Amino acid sequence: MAVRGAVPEVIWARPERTGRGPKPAYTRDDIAAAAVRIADAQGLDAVSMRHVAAELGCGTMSLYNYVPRKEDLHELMVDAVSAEHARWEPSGDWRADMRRVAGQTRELMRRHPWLPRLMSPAYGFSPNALRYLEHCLACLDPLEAPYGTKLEFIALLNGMVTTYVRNELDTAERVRALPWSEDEENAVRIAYLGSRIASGAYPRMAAAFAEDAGPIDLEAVFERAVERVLDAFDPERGAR
Amino acid sequence: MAVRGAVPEVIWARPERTGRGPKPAYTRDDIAAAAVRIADAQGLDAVSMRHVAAELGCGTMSLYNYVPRKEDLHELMVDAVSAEHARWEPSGDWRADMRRVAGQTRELMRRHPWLPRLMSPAYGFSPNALRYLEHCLACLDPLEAPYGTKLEFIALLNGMVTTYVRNELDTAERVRALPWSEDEENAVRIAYLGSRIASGAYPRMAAAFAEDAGPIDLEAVFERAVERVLDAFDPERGAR
DNA sequence: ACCGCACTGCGTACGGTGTACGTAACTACG
DNA sequence: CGTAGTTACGTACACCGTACGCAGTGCGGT
Repeated sequence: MAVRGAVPEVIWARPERTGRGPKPAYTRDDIAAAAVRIADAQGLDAVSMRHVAAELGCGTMSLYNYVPRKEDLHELMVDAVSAEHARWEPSGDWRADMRRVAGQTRELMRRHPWLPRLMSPAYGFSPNALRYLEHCLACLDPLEAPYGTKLEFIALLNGMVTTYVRNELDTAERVRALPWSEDEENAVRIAYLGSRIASGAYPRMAAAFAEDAGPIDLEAVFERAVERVLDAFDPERGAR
Repeated sequence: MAVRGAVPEVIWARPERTGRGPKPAYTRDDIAAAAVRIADAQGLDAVSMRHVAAELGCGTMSLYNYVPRKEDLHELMVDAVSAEHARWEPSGDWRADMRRVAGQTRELMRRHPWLPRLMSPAYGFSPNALRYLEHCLACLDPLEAPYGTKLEFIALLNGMVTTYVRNELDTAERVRALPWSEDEENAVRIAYLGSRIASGAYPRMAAAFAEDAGPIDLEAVFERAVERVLDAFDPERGAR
């Protein structure tokens, strides 16, 4: 049966090779790697079917033999970099392990700044996503809670990390397409914000800015946020 | 000075009317409203400069007199719907007030399913965003904490709500562009997930699925998540 | 052994996108 | 009253995702 018909399918359920005809010139991993290479170097917007095909060294439409829609290419990319997630023998201290998971996810996203934008619950079924989830659950074995709660914990922590890193990197990624630099952009926005605050319409924001004018330490902010989320699920949270 | 030169600017700092030449036919609000109308009815992908111009009843390129880049149009849209945020006299119970804020934000995003995808820290300077932030800070007046902590609180809660609603709506928005229905998509993915779990490679996930096979109550999950975040910032969190 | 068919590879084409640029009309200021 | 700065907008370009058609290839069934 030809690929042409529009039928719902998960790309992972689709076999790479069906047996008939000439053998494919590329593997799914080749394609994902090519797309990731482009995204890392030139940003997510540069990941077009044409560019990926050129990077692979084949015609544009040949790509569609491997990837029915561009969306599936994105799914392949997310799964490919998810393979970079390290998995270790749980230490028995779930807080320490989850802290490490969070930090590692953040590092992963900093290596691949396009990742947060591509994160979708629909991609949670990919092989490496499943492995990652199982590993998180293993780390949470010492935590006495039903699996439902653990899953909500993982979702909340992951969501927080994703949101956080996205906010951290969004401007940097966005600015790539802009004709001016990130610093210029920020300077202009800060200046505008200052003028608004000076209007007196936002007394508490003015106080907030007056309170702490020093440069914010993103590292510390991230670690505090992680600790908050861990606290929220710690039965012994009484002991600060 | 003509708009043509690429100069960093915040759209809010740009005056709507400069005085010379023929008076503009539309206001910024007209344009934002038209874009929001299209996004609500046909999804975010339908919001193109051409469509918005047609909705307004003017030529495509005329739009660029009001909005230098499409990105700015998105900023206008986010600000426009942010005006729907209700602001009330803080009750004195910050938990109750923040709960209400979270619920309201969720409702706002359900009315405008494209909103989560457009949320960006760069849009935090718009007039309505500033009003919203000031209101949140007012609600947090009873909480004894430095403004830095309060801002981190608001960011974490907002991020959680955004992530949550996005996960809730992402598939629905995404499926609009797909040639099959959301149910078909889900059925196929669940079936694949089942086959993976049946492989035995993911014992904890298997256990998680065995533990609670009932349909998940999204409402309850959301409320629990909100409560977790509130707990994380509650000095009296010892009293469950 | 050989035919047929499913598959790969790929060029072409279509309808869409954001937006640079040039031109014409208009109005408030010097 | 000129003229400079603005609005309005048609045209054009480069790029996008992808439907379709055709040529070549090699395995499965007979």
